[in-house]
Amino acid sequence: MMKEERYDQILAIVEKERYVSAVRLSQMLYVSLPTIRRDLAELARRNQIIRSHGGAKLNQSEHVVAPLDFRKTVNAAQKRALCRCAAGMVKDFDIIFIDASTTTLQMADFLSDKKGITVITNGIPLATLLVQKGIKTYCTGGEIFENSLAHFGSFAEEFIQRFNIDTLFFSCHGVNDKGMLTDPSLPETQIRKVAIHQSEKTVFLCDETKFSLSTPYNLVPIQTIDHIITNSTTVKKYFQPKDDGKITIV
Amino acid sequence: MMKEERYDQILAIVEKERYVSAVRLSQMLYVSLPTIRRDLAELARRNQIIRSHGGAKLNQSEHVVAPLDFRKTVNAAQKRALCRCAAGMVKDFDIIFIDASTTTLQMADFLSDKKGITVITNGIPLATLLVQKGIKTYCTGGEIFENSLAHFGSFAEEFIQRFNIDTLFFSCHGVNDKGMLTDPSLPETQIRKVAIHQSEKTVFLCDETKFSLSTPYNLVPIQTIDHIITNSTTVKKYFQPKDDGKITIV
DNA sequence: TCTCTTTTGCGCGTTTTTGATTGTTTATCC
DNA sequence: GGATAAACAATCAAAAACGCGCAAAAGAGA
Repeated sequence: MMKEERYDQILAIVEKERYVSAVRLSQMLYVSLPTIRRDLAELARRNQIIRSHGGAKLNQSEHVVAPLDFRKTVNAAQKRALCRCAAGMVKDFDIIFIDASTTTLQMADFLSDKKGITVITNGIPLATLLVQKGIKTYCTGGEIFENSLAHFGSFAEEFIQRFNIDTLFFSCHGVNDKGMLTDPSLPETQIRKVAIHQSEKTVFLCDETKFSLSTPYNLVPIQTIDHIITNSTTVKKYFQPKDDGKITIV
Repeated sequence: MMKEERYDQILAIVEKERYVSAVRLSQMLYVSLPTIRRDLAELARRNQIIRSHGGAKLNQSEHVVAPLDFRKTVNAAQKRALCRCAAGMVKDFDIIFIDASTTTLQMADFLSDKKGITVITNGIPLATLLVQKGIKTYCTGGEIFENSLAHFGSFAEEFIQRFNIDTLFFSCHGVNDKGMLTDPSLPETQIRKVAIHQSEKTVFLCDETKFSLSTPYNLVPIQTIDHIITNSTTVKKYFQPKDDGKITIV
């Protein structure tokens, strides 16, 4: 019997039974255990099966897991507080945009009680969470980036331009010493610029780690934001609005 | 039984019962308590369960589980075979569209070895899987429907119209006795019609349960499809092409 | 047929897994 | 709060599975 032919038979068996031991394969195919082991090693190298001690199992993609699991993000607890505060600003029947970031992700947990709201986002994990909570959700579409599972680029920007957004909730990578919001990539700043432009009101969620952090691309000056939600009084070094209502420190 | 297999069984039991004791697991799986404890410790380390004194409980919030988990879909094994066959038709550097359905979902598992392909889809679970496998993926965008976690509607249709698609892989809800492909909702038929229109070649994946099943909305007659992949010879009752190469029975 | 290459099977030391045992910690009941 | 029972972590030995080197066998090409 040819090697590849045996590979196919092994795959067929694994497909059918989901799990199969090396010993059993050896008996079924009338070849020695070392041979089966070599076969399994090769098939695992090709990602066609998953090797496990004693045999092999079907390489079937598991549940769709959102890699942006917020419990693994830094400062998850603080970010959660910011999100709760932000969600409190949403009114029934609002049309809001929430951008794709670990900072805003947890807003999904605090929007269930709003009536008739529409959420637009470019973040797939967030969109999935929202939908599962029964919230009317639009996702921008476009190319998907692996790191963030988010949409960026011209199509996503065009998509946003079709909406008149009541309130934008967003974050960014850093706020530099000049009080400029910055991001590490151009597509990220672009989509946020568009979202800001389409929004009646802009709310910036900023945990303490972002202050005094500069990344290559400028978004907008912090003064131009309508409302800032932060957990650090450091914000006052960067911006002292005349209207104290513009800043919420949680 | 192998370790990984036991892990999966434990997870299945925990998912079903929400809480299980270590003793009970030990009895159910015919292994000793220390082994079960080691298993639970490992699964807890992977964040797949929450360990508690005496047993383990379901970890609900940890991962965003797409409702379309194909391990729970009917005919998952047959659909998998169809998907493997379909993936075999994809060439390097192709631009393909895969529609949102449980039938086509598993194609994600068989596209890793293709070079430079681009996949467009309206299904979020599929898109997520593809991205995680490193495949260049575009998702259509638009409103998201909770049942299927898929995009339908005019936004999604417009998005598709921007692409010249080499091959479309799709399914539908049923094939009625007149050989007409049918779907239970208008948005579903609409988006498929657009996808068909934009595609050079159309491939229809059809497991045996779909034959002789009529739902309200007509898509297209089965004769107009370029290639049909099915696991049932029943297809010949509905369509006998002159060119036998048009049908693949797996 | 001969030679070279690939594939296979075997022996053996190593690693992994498992179940039993021990003493310790935790929960429960009064 | 103290006694009892359950659950636990740690350790150890046996069994199973493993990887590696090497030689035999099988194929392919001249």
